[in-house]
Amino acid sequence: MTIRLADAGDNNVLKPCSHDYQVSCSNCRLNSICLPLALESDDIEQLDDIIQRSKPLQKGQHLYRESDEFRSVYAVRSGTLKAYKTTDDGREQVTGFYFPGEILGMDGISNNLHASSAKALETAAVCEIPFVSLEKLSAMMPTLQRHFFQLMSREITDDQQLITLLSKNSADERVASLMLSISTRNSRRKLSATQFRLPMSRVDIGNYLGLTVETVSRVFSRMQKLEILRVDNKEIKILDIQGLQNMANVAG
Amino acid sequence: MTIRLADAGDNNVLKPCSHDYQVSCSNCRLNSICLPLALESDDIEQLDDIIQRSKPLQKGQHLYRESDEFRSVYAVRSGTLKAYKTTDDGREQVTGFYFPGEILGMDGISNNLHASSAKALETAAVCEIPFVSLEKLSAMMPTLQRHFFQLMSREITDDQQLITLLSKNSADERVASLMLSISTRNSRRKLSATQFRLPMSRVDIGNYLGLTVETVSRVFSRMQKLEILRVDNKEIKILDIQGLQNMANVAG
DNA sequence: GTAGAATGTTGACGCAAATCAAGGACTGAT
DNA sequence: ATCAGTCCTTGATTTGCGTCAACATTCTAC
Repeated sequence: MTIRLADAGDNNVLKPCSHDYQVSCSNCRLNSICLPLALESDDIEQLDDIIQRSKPLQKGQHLYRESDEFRSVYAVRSGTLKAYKTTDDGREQVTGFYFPGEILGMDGISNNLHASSAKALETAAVCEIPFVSLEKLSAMMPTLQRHFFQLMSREITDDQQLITLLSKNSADERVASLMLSISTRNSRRKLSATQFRLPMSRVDIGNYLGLTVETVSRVFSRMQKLEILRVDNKEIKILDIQGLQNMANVAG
Repeated sequence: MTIRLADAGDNNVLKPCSHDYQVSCSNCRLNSICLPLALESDDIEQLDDIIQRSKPLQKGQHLYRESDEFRSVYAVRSGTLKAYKTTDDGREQVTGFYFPGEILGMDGISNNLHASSAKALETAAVCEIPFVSLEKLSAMMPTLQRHFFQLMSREITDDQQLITLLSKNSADERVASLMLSISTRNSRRKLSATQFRLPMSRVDIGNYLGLTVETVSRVFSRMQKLEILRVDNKEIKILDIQGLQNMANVAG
């Protein structure tokens, strides 16, 4: 029996584990930005009942793969994941990075097959939300239904932002926008908006932004020279947020 | 009182009109590809009751504009619309073209504001589906709820396709892919897959594919020279579908 | 620790598509 | 029929980013 190192223990069916990884949505510190948002405590308990928690994914492990059967959507509890598609000629298009409190997997609903793969960029824990249960619960709880529609719509508007970025913006603007996006999402989670560790590699950033590694690296160097940010490998410190916004070409 | 020519009669609130523009979903020839898909005839009638039909939009007229209040999603009955966002520096990113049977407006759900504008590329008729009614009906009709989730998910996967196209493919590949997409969607509506009139301008194509008008025009010339298609202004005839697929770099 | 691999940086060069420019072909109004 | 305005095409030139190459740094395993 051989063990694939990068995927050791890789398994799409997450087995509930006797060990409790997290008690419940009610006392999850992410509940104000995650799916339970806007639910009454009774309703949260019902949602809680259908959610399956399981043992964390190791770095490099897949949560699901493109064309796997779709059964659940997932909320990130800790760590970071990337979603990506492999093109016909074998290149990788990263379609999104998912931080704690964010939901992924919704692209699988349309065909009952996952349209992309999801891989942990570092040790990560997720809450699995079986879709059929979510459907039933949604039909009974209008706020949950509404909220889930909104989450899907949000995924659409995020994708449209990325489309615009790829279509209209320079390498500098793309990287600057991503740094601002990560900064904003960090502060939503009460983390520092100016200092953080990038969970993804330069290659991943390039594959997300439609750039080569070399270009990403050059942009970071340029930003460092302009004293917009300090880059120490994956450690980022934003020195001049206004300058970063100017570089991203957004109204600041 | 002044009348803006391009937008004469432009009005977001579509008034139901005494004149019947279409009888019902039940006998709409698009019902096999539109929202009623997979509904029982009783259910179709209920859906039918909430749908508002109104007088057609003239070419250039807006169905809704970015940051308008979101109230409804829309099904295209006839004609074609484009959805687009205007970037901070005033350029236009076309996020999608919508043909008969296709649904648009779902990007407005997340914030209760339309995230993009929608404009008729030619005279077009739409069915307006008030979102609150759709929500209520969805809670009662599992198949409708499922179908609407699937439609939103489909929008996500379509956007991800476009992201990949913009990020990884050459001008030739992008234009070829769009031609194939239009061809496929035509045949879903029982129209010719090899001969059609483009409803959008070269500028729109460029703004969708992240290219300039000049580049789009040059690609068409190249395709014509290679006898992959005949181009006569907006009239397209695909001469060599295999060649077009090769050019698009897709498994044919 | 140390070796090897993986990841990141920097430079030189080439190319696909943008930009600039000019002219032709439709379209619609009068 | 004519004119103005928009849309489309083609050519010449420029440029931002990709490619290729070499090297530096950081991880990982033992």
